[in-house]
Amino acid sequence: MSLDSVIHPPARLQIAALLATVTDAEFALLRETTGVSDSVLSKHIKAMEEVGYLRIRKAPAGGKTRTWLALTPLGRSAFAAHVKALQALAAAAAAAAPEVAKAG
Amino acid sequence: MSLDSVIHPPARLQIAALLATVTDAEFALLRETTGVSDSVLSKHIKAMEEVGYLRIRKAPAGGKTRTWLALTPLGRSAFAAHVKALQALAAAAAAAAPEVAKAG
DNA sequence: ACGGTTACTTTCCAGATTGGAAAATAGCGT
DNA sequence: ACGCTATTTTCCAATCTGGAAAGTAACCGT
Repeated sequence: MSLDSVIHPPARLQIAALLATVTDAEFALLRETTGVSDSVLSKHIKAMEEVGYLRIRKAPAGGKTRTWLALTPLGRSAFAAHVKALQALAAAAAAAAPEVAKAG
Repeated sequence: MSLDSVIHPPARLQIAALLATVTDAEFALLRETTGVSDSVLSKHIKAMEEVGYLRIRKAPAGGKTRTWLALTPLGRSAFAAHVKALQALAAAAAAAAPEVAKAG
């Protein structure tokens, strides 16, 4: 098992999951989705950017400069690997206790 | 989404996943599986016991008193719910980016 | 019964995280 | 240049995780 500590924290998991579904998303959308403050979101995306998992791009939108976030290919595979590791854990549990898979 | 903070930390996730596959397990097995020190494992299981997720039982084995850990029904459902929440995240991502489901 | 040993448990402590508030900065329209 | 909006950084408190080491408990051999 290899859970990725950069992705594992709940807020990061939500960020990665959301970004995995789109090409990119606005800072505000992520902030609302994760429910964290702007300063906290800023720090999370910075942390993910520093390891090369996401790209922070500034682009004008509605007259204002908005920040767009997108997972990098590396970020996508890291998230994929993380999910795979989580599924492996869940699968083992499900194999032995079927009700776990259905959520008891 | 409702990730359970008592279960989410990597070590706890491993503990829960392992215990979900059996009726109970020995302290030593869990310590080896998780790779943490005895003091740390002791603290994790205590934390999980305090919220009612697992039961700590002492019983003689091989002449020595060993500690056996088992998930309670509550612990099993909490783990199940947690896994379900994680799968929901992964599923959303997989729906939009198929390669994520296969692990890129 | 006493001492050593095994098996945890608790205490002590350091370091890393996470989070929010507030101050600082950046880009734009006016 | 000024004000407003959108982040970003700084400051700080709280919580967490982890290991080492001391403490406790039960059992074996003598």
